[in-house]
Amino acid sequence: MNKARLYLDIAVPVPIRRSFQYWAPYFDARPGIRVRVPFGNRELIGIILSSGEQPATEVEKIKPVLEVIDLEPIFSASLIEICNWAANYYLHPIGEVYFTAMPSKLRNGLKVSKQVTVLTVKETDPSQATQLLHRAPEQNKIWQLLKNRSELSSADLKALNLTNSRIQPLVNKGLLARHERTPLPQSAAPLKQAGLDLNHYQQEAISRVKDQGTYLLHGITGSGKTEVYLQLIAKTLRNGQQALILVPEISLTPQTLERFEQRFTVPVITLHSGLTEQQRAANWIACYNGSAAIIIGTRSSVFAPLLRPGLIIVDEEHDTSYKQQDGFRYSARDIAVIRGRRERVPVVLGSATPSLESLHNVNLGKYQLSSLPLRATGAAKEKYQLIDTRLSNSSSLLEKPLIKAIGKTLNAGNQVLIMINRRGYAPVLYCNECQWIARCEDCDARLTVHRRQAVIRCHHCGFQADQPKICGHCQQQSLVPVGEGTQRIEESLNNLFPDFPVLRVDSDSTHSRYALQDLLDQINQGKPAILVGTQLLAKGHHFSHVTMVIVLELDSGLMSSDFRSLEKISQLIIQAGGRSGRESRPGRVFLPTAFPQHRELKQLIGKGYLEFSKTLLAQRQQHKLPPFSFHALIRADSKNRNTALEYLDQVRKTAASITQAEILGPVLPAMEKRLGYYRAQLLVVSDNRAELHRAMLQIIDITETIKTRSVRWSLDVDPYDLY
DNA sequence: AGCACGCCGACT
DNA sequence: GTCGGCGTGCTC
Repeated sequence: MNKARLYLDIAVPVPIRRSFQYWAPYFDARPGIRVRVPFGNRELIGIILSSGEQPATEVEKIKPVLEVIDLEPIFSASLIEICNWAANYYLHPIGEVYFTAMPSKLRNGLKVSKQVTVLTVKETDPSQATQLLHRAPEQNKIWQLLKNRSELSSADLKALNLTNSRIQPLVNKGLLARHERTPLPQSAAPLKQAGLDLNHYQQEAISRVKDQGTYLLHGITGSGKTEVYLQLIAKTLRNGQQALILVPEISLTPQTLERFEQRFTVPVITLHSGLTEQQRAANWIACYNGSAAIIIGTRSSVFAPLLRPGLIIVDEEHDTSYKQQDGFRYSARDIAVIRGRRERVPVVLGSATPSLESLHNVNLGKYQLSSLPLRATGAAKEKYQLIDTRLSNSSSLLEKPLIKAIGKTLNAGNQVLIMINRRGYAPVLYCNECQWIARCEDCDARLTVHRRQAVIRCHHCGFQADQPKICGHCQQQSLVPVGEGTQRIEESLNNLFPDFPVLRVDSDSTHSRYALQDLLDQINQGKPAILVGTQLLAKGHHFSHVTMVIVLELDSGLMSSDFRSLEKISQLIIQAGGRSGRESRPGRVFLPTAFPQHRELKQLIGKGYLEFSKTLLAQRQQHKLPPFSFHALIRADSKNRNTALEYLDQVRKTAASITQAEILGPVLPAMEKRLGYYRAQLLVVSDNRAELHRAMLQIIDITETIKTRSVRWSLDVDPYDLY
């Protein structure tokens, strides 16, 4: 036995639910250090999870570490605990968990340092400087600007709008030099701009937030939630700590960033998929070495490497984009709560329409609730009105009375917002002669007509074809687009109101990088216009010139078999309503529906979201649905019809005898075929978290004993969609 | 996930 | 005769 050997448990980025052992000569092998290791016949970068002197598997199998990449861990002890917790909770391969927690440059071995590079001004004889720069007026200008400063951080340079390429000539001439050093402690005076005056509710919400704990901030739109965040962050900064703010959408980061930079003197960075890999790595490092004080990011930033964590905020905590919908299916909101507990920092979950899960946690005493029931701007609350569509025989989603009201609103100089959760021109291409419908070959779905590009498209797999002129079945010229999507609504509105612009905001019209910002700018000019869009339009942006909102196609949400659909549709209604209204005039929200007597819907618009949510929670309790029970899903897919189903049937039979948890299914999802694969799923339910977890571990064991027969399977703990 | 190994169809 | 199709099995 070689005493000088250290045995390391390493997490490698492969879809295998365990770590692998390697040996290395003695060194300071702390968890969170990256190493390069041989794996099969290739080389991978892995993360040290633990080390010991005894091998945990046959020594002959253990290969040596090839290279130690880091001198010190790139993950703090608490972040390691959180990754380990997440791998266990979501039953996901640990290597993949660690690798979603870092930018790809780091996954590929980019070295990082806790030092920051600063620019120093060298002592120079003025005449010498003049001589060096007399033929470079641009450089001279920069020199005049910098020569009396002692040191400049990259944030200072950014503030002065100076790029590296403009600085480098001065470095080459020996006037400036680059240095490495540890970041300075954070400024004790972080405020650039004083905070706004707070109303009683805001003060109450702020004073409630203590050093630790989870706080649910229920604030109606315009109630000054962001101001509460800002003042909590100010407190965090004064303590010399960092604040992490999660937002649901990339499109929300620029405006949040702007607001924060106006308020604070400290460096603010963002982390999201819209950044280049270079920027992403740089911002991750700024977070890691503590030079960034405020970090704004989307889902995966819940794993940001905070050097001095002080506060975590999850804005719009009900938003479903916090739950990753493929691969490592984690909930960033839930991990944020766990992280706050581990890091001993407060977590603030904010929303105008909190999730039932969070409201339930308030009832259990796990979260503390604060409410901001007033519009801080003084604007009146929006009014909701159900429109009975049974009374009209209009073939269009836009009823006559609504069209009239739209005209009135526009002529009064205001804007109208129309929400419809359906992209494209028409959801169906139908043959009048033989009832044929254009379908996707790879998915169990209809093809959506996009008329401007004259194509039909599958919204599930991206398949696209030219819009056919004749029926694919009876060869007649009898194809008609049926139903209405954003584009068709846009078209009819253009015809109805030729004098007013119709601005369509959906993922098709905002594909290019600045398209969304351009549209938002145009909207905010405030000229009368009609805005047509999908959910995208209900997220975050406030449109102070909108005084009328219409939410179309509620009924498909009301009639859905998904037990969460009422929660989702009500959040959409309230969020859409919140986009409207201004000081002088409340927004009006019109809800066309064939179910104007719908009890919960009436309660929602009459008593408000919080009262309504109590009814929903009571229903969930009665039916033992989440959050009163816990779900986990096993999805399987296969190229052959039925094999996925048969496979899960076998899993269920074996599992049913050894677990206490209830196993439902296997069932076919609403869309049986997707991307060319036939799918099936098994739902595991228990009112006991530990029991559910145990059942899932047993099921994983079972899946490994059953011959795979070309079936792929995956797990989803706390699934949000049962489809 | 990769990558190798392994057993069946159309081609330099 | 081989080049290559993707089914299956393994990775410390």
